[in-house]
Amino acid sequence: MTPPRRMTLKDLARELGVSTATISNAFNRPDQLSPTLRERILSEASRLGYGGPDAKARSLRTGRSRIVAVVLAESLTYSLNDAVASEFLSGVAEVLDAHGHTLLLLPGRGHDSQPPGSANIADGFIVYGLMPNNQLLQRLPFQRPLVSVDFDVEGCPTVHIDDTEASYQIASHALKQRPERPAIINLRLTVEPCNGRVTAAHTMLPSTSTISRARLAGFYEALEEHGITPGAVPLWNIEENTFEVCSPVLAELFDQPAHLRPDLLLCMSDRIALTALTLAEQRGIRVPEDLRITGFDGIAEGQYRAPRLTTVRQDSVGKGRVAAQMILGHLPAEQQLLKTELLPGDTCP
Amino acid sequence: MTPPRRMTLKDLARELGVSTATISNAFNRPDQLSPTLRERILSEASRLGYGGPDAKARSLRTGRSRIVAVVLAESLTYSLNDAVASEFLSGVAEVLDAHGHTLLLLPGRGHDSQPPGSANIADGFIVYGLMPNNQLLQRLPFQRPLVSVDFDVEGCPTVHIDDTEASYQIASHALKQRPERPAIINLRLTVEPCNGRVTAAHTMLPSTSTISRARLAGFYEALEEHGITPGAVPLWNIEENTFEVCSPVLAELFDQPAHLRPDLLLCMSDRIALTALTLAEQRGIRVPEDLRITGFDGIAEGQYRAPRLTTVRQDSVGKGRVAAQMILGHLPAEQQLLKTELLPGDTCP
DNA sequence: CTGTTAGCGCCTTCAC
DNA sequence: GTGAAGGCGCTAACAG
Repeated sequence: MTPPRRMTLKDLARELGVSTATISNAFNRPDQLSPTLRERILSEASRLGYGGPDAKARSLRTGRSRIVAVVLAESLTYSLNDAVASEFLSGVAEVLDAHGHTLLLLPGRGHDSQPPGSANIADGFIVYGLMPNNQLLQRLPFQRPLVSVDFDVEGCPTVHIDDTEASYQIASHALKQRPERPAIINLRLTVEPCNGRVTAAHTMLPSTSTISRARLAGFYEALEEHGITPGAVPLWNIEENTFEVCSPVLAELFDQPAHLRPDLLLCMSDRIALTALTLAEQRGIRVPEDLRITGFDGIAEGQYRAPRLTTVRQDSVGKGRVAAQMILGHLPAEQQLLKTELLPGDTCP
Repeated sequence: MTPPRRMTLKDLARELGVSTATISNAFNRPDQLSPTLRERILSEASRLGYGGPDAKARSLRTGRSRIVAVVLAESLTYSLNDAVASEFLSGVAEVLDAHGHTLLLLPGRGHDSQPPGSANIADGFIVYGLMPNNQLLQRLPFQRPLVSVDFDVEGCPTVHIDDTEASYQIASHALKQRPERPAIINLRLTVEPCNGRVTAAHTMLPSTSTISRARLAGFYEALEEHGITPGAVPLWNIEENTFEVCSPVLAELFDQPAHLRPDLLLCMSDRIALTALTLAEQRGIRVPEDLRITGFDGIAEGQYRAPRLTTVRQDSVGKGRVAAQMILGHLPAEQQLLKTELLPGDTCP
């Protein structure tokens, strides 16, 4: 009863009466041996159940694994259910796949936790939406290619959009028709977790810790241009970009006395905007007549529905593609700024 | 100019004047050395920039990588944008993550292509929605744990739902109110790719190649029970579960003369049903008054909108959890059948 | 508790 | 074109 050990390259060499180097060449360097011999080796290999060189040993020997890791800001559970993150991943996957690389997913959740040991098997890292002060960042292997997305890491290539400019665009569009009571719904704006109205008791995170600050700056710029004092616009905040978390916050907002209820919602994500839209529909609030709503991201769900969401599109798939190409060295490792596009829909004509 | 080689365990051992085994123990077996020594080693390690044992070498030595691969039926690009697949993945990720494992994503697209070499680094494989006749299946490393999801592989543990039963449930619900002109929208039902009406010229795939056969069987059973001849119900088919592909097919269906237009659509996915709903809304067709629609899956997008989709929920996240637990050996490696749940919504009361 | 040693499976010079 | 040998970085026996 020999334990059914996996066949190795050496076993196969002995079996065929050739040297191990020849087998290795048959798999890795076709030009180093006769086509006939190569053919024989390959067919015998598959007949005997040898599935090719072991990835663990090969990567130890060569130093490369053909695996690229994507570190996600949140838990994998959250990220995989978020349309923006999913699109980003699909862009990454598309490029990696086309070049015979595979994708390892790492959660960025535990701020103090270190990445799992298996992480350092990757040839390179794409870090998505993690803020630079995150502990995790320090723990990633030194001296291996790293591309950051949506935020800057000193000395690292980055791909991102101009959040302030994009927010300015959408807000400018929305403000063409002057609102009575605009409101802004932020995403993770405050130091203290806050699902609801932002008050004087809250401290805002610095712009190195949240993308919302840059977006807010764009909104404020547009408000001022339209003669509205930003400080007078109520801020609301949401901690997690999911229907479940958004829903009660927006319900609270909608359930204010009618004379306080906003007639324009500038939302920092399409998810927030879509949740607002659903809740408004349920309450019989007419969109856009009684309430205008804008989003941010341009996810499919907002565009393939009626009424269509007015928003500003960022090319998440494109971001993923660019990041992957940078990691693979197909694109220069520099700052890449992707453009955004205003999508005028039905919710804020 | 010494090239800045990554520091190894051996280097660190020399640096600290202890043996390599001690360093290894400091990282892997705290009980094998004094806490003080361990503390010193760990702090010196991080000071000198040693990030812990190299995953490639470790996995070669131990034979385990703590990486689990998920093989997806479609391209990663598609799968990551599909709500059902994403939810499944998030279930898998949740469990793996909780046990210090990481997730490697493999595309199942190329039917004749082999998995990338880096695939065999995984400790186990979860194969999602790939049909058993797929070539790829043969190429996966032998003798490593494999769990299949949504289809059966001889001799492999599986997690799935009862598609026929679930379809029977939803169709029975829909048929309580007798339709004049029901229609069924399938997903990858035919041998010949078909986006449109299924005709006599088409051959249906066998039930070993598509889940649609099992679902169709459930629909037919319910139809017969309600005195409707299944053969008289028009079949339509869609090749890819995306808005872009569904949309023109449903447009064709809606644009038939009014007296031919269906008043009940039994759809094989929520994506199809939601696309139908959007298109109906755009055409001013009232749902459910003029047209009733049912889906399949129970994705969030269909439940967090108005009108709410009538559908049957399968617990995709749960599937992922169970599959991951089976791979990790926390659940017996057997056939697992998950239950489904009728979700009566507004689109087919 | 600590050190020595022998590979894990492969790739790659180098000599033939 | 082919074969022999060293070592990638680590861990698990075992010996002290």
